[in-house]
Amino acid sequence: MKRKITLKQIARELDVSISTVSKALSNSKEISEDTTQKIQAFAKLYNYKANNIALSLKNRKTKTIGILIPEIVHHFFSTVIRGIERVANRRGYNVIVGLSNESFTKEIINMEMLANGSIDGIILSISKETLLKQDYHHFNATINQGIPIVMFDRVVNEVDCDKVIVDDFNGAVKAVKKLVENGCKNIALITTMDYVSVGRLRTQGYLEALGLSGIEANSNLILKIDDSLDVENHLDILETEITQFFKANPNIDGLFAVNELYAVSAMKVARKLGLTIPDDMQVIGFTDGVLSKHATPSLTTVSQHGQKMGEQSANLLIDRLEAEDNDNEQYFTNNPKDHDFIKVVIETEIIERESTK
Amino acid sequence: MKRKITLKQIARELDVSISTVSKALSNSKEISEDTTQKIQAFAKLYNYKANNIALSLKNRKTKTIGILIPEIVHHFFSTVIRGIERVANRRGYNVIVGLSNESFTKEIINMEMLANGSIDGIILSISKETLLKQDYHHFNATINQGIPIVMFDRVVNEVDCDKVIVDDFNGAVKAVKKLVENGCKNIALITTMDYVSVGRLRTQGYLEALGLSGIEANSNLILKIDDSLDVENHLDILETEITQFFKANPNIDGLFAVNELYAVSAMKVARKLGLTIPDDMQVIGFTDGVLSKHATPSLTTVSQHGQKMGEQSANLLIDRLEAEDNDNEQYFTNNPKDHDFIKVVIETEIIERESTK
DNA sequence: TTGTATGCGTTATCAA
DNA sequence: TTGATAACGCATACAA
Repeated sequence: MKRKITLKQIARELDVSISTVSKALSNSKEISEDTTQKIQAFAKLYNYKANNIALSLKNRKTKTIGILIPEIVHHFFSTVIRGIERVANRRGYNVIVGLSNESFTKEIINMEMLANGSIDGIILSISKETLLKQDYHHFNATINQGIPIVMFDRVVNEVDCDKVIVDDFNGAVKAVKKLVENGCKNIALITTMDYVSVGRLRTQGYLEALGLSGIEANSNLILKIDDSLDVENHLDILETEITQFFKANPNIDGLFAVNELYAVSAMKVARKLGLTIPDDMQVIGFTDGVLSKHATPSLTTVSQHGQKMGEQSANLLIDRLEAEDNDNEQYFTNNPKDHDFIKVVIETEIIERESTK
Repeated sequence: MKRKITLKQIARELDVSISTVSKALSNSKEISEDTTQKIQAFAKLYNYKANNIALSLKNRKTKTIGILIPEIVHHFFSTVIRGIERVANRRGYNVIVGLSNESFTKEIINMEMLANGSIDGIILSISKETLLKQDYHHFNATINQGIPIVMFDRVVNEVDCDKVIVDDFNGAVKAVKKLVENGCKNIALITTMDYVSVGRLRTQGYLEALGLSGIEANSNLILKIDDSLDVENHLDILETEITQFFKANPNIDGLFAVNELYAVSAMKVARKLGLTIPDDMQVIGFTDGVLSKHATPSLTTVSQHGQKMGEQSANLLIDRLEAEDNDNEQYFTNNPKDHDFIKVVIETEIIERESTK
């Protein structure tokens, strides 16, 4: 087994100094053509590559960005990762992944792990428990350490950083408006508890659209699911709740759900209750994942553009990272730029499928 | 903004030497209780944490493991990552992710990136293009550099390393046997091209089960999908092929598909052709993902246990990593242990749902 | 044109 | 009980 070769070994082997080797390999014109050739040939032969760790230590930057998300077995989040990874790699960065598993504590531990020199910046989406606790000190702490953060999807006003979100409010408005246009009179909503910002915004959009259409909101037609406790039989509970909801409100002829799982589950329940979709009830979900595409009937959704969110987040972060490189001093004192945080809003669009007319 | 504090700064502040600080923080009893107290208090106040990069350089180990997979927007792979991440974190490791996007070149580039000091070991699943080319030199190169590799799911005999696979062959046998027991006479197979080992093994299992049941295999009942070219309208092509396949073989009453997408698509096509599942045709897929659970009817599958594969892979890798720590010398000469590679086979099981009787 | 010295942040060895 | 020094691998300012 041949360990990776280092500058030192090349230097010894070729009987030159380490710095000569270093310069030759970076094509410095300080070094004569002869030695450069010799050194480069040797390096190539032994497949020399500079050690990343040493470079990181020297340059005080790792060229890797951390991702911290609540869950990876989730189409939306993996889509975002893919987007981040694409632009990160293109721009010469690596990607390191931490999972909070929706837990406040694990989010903090992971942040500290990452912030301890492993990464130059972080892209994250806040865990549910953190949202519930409303304790964001760990984010501010890392930012204060000089590690820029970009938040996506589940963001929060209390933290000053770049953000990438989807237009949850208007996405919901569009969806509900569409249901109204399609002739629905009693439009129900299945949503999450309010502490998840995206759920709250989508709920507001639902109410707004009803208002605009001159329909009075009816709180009976709103079902709030509490999925904070991640129990085994979550799915059964979900279906039971929806069943009761539908039975209590047999007049529902349109449904907007804030995610695709709720929408697909609702369709399943509706079918079991003998309803035909979209004839008896039209359904629109949020987030365009595999489920939407392959459900029966396939689901009309408000697309969330996860990959695009990832790409934007990565670009935002790397832009800021490389901006620091240039105007170092200014940037870190009390330059106004410090507070010019960008909020990118990605437009949603409705992808029509079979669950609406 | 306060940059992370270092040993040097603490030392200067407290007017002691760097090594005193270092020792005090690691509770060395060389240092007097007084100074230890003082130093630890100060460190805590400023939230001192040792810099990972410096530690990595010093210890020649990064305590992070690399994952290299073909695709992340894929339920199976994200499940595996979750498994890896769980045990990695528990055992004090971080996880860094690279995506090959099924490309040979990108796989190599990523391997080199990772192998350049960023990680202590790699867990990977081979890209399709690599499988097709049968060029595995990059894997062997990394192993020769002293970086252990664990392969999962898409593995290959030509590389000497630990492997974690699912019992593809027997899983397929079980599935097809079940169809036979359920009374199917003309059992079709939808599979991938043979160069993907898991596809080949599952195909062999299909043939084996037919043989055992005294049914003669009929090549007309086998549909091989070529998904090597990752085109936009892949789904349409898939459905078209399946439609032709079903029309050409109206006698099919049982179907085994080597992944859930094929199975679900087949069910959709079957329904369009007026067939009822499971009455007219029973279907079993491989891999237990979201689609299987939420399809209509829900799909009976052979479970692939992605998370368990991830956990096993991580344990295997970390075990080897920490074994190196101990018997360093022996391990790297020509110790027989060097060649004692482990192949973990995870048993499959059939999860019965509505697509079979 | 080449080499020496220094520093990035740590720990370990050895000297005081 | 404490501190100086070297080393991990690299890049670079400066000296020769």
